[in-house]
Amino acid sequence: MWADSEQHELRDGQADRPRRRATIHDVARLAGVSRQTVSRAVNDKGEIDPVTKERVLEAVRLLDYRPSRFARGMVRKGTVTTGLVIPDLMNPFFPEVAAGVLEAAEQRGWQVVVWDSRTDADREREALDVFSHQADAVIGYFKNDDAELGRLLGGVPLVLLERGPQQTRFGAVGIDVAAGMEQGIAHLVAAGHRRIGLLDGDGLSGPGPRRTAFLDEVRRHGLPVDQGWIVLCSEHSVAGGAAGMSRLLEAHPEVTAVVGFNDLIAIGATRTARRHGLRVPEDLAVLGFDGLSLGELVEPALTTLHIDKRRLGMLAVEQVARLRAGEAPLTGADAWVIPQLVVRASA
Amino acid sequence: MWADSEQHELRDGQADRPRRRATIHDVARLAGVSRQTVSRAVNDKGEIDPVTKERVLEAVRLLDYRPSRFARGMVRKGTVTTGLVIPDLMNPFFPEVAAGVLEAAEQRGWQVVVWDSRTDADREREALDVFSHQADAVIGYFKNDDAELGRLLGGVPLVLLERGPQQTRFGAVGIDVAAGMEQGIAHLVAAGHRRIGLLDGDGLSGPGPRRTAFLDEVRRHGLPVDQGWIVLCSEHSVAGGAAGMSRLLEAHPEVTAVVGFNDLIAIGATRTARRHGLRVPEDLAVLGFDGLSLGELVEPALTTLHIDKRRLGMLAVEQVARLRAGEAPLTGADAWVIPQLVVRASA
DNA sequence: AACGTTCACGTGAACGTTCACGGGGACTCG
DNA sequence: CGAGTCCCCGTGAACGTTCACGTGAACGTT
Repeated sequence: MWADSEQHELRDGQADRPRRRATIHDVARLAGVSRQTVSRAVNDKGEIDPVTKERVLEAVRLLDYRPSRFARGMVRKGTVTTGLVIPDLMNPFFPEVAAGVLEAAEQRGWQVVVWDSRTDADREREALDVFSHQADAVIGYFKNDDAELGRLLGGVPLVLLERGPQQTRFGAVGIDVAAGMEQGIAHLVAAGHRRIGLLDGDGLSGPGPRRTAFLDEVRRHGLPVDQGWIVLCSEHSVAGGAAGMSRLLEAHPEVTAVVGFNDLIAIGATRTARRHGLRVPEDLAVLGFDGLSLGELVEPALTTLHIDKRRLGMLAVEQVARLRAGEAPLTGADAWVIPQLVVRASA
Repeated sequence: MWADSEQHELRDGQADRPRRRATIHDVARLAGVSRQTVSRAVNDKGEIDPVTKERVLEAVRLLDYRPSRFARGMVRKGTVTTGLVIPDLMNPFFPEVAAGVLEAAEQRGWQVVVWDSRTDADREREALDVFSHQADAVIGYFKNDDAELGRLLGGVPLVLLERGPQQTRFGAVGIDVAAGMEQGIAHLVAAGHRRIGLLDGDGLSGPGPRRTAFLDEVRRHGLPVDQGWIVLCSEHSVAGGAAGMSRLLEAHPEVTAVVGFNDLIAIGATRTARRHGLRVPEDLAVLGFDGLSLGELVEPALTTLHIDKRRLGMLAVEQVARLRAGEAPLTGADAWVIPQLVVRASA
């Protein structure tokens, strides 16, 4: 009967390494059954004789058969894959956002492909180019403008992280920076500070919400404003913050408090200040903006505006879900995370 | 001619939200061309009149058409997807490993689907179950034993992180813990320590390489050994280390140095020790095992055995590549990362 | 003996692309 | 005017699964 053919296939299978992956058909031939029966065996469906099943499974093992996820995806829908673009995996902020995305995605049975853009616009574009073909939706941080984004991934739903919902034609999930800054500046003012500096991020795409919110609040409290008190940190890292603080200290030693673009920058600032002989917070108060758990480990523990990063990620997934369902995306407070002031020791 | 049909399709397309995603065929009909021409337009191939192309693209926009990645994957091979299973995204160690994996994968044009197992065996199994269908290979940390792993993902290449290459029948990439521990203990001994404790991880799957290496080295130096000096930290975190240190201090205040399972645990230990009034390193030396950049931020800066986490991840991808090519996986030193002692302030 | 049921399995079709061809029209050149 | 060339476009096939059926055998029921 099919014994011949099996023998042949057997030899064939182990002779040279298979240049083409075995298909369900190969297995069927080797086991002497039909495709459907093979399918039943590998998918643990019913309607199959245990003996036959074992024989099929043996053939599967022999040929190292694995069903093609493409062919499978073609016929039974449902596998959703979303791309996640992160600017810097070394900054603890982003893994936590990612954790939120992963958790929410898993609950829906979605998969998440992660891409580290390292804050490089070209690498962003690469990611988008790939995802436009391979993903059902994209979540991420982007420096490229809307037009470019739209052009690159034409049609694929996109949810932007940390951009005001108004600023973009895609879905967005953001941080209510203004609300955060309000708490932060109020705290500093209450402590008697009047000359407050800002260690801002790279001002590549204009002032950015942190700076505007900072200026708003400072003005609202009737404090003096000096453009020299705002220094840009090209790197959003401890080193970047340290460098920024050096420049600030040199040019404007009169500031008595600084708020950092993020916790890493604030920590870098603290270290530089101390190295310059300043006591924190007595001589210089430092306020972070992130709420990294790392902040409670440093000396002095960092006072900061804590952001629920996990929630941020989960909200983004929810936005994607709405986009995909054709519903209107969340807006306003529903799509925002509000920072909470956490008072520790540095301010 | 096709004007009718276009009108119809037009109305049809925007009337109610499409319950079934538009296919290349729909676009072809609407644009009045063949599938192939649509394909040419979407994929920027040549052999198409610019005018026709624009018309097709317009139809694409109208119907919100996006090519099915499954159908595409069927016909043109090459998209490789590997799964990455990480136990804890909140521990800075793992994002860095992930960064290495991502970088190496990107160079090969592979995609990486990330899964956070949160050190839960059940969640590991879920991941494996999904990946066995959806991935071409898997990299990750696993508590499940080989038999279970093999059963779950039957046939999919697997590369284990941080298991000795001998301990498993899959590919593996590891850390030369013995070499690291040798440097670490030597350093402590040179500083005059004789009663050294170990804040080990959870001893779920037996002693683990760190403990064995620790005991080996301690014995080799002829130091006294007390089982009470080894305490288990169920959580591999700062909190876990703090708790472990509390127990150690209470029962065995005679130890003058401890080495932590990882940096987080070591940092937790340091904090507890200081809270108990001990000076670090004068009264108690603390040695970490990881080399997190966070270690230089804490007070006192953590002396640690630095692991090249990024390289670890990249090696894992290389292993996958070999497995897929049918080559023999790397073994021995080629598949190991050797820790480097970084002396800072805590020991 | 006729009929329904269950079990184990096979057959054609469909999923949505791209690839390898093939063909017709316009234009050029001898 | 015929032949050659280029440009643009369409047709059948193939990719590897699963789904919805259909079929025949064995077994029981009336």
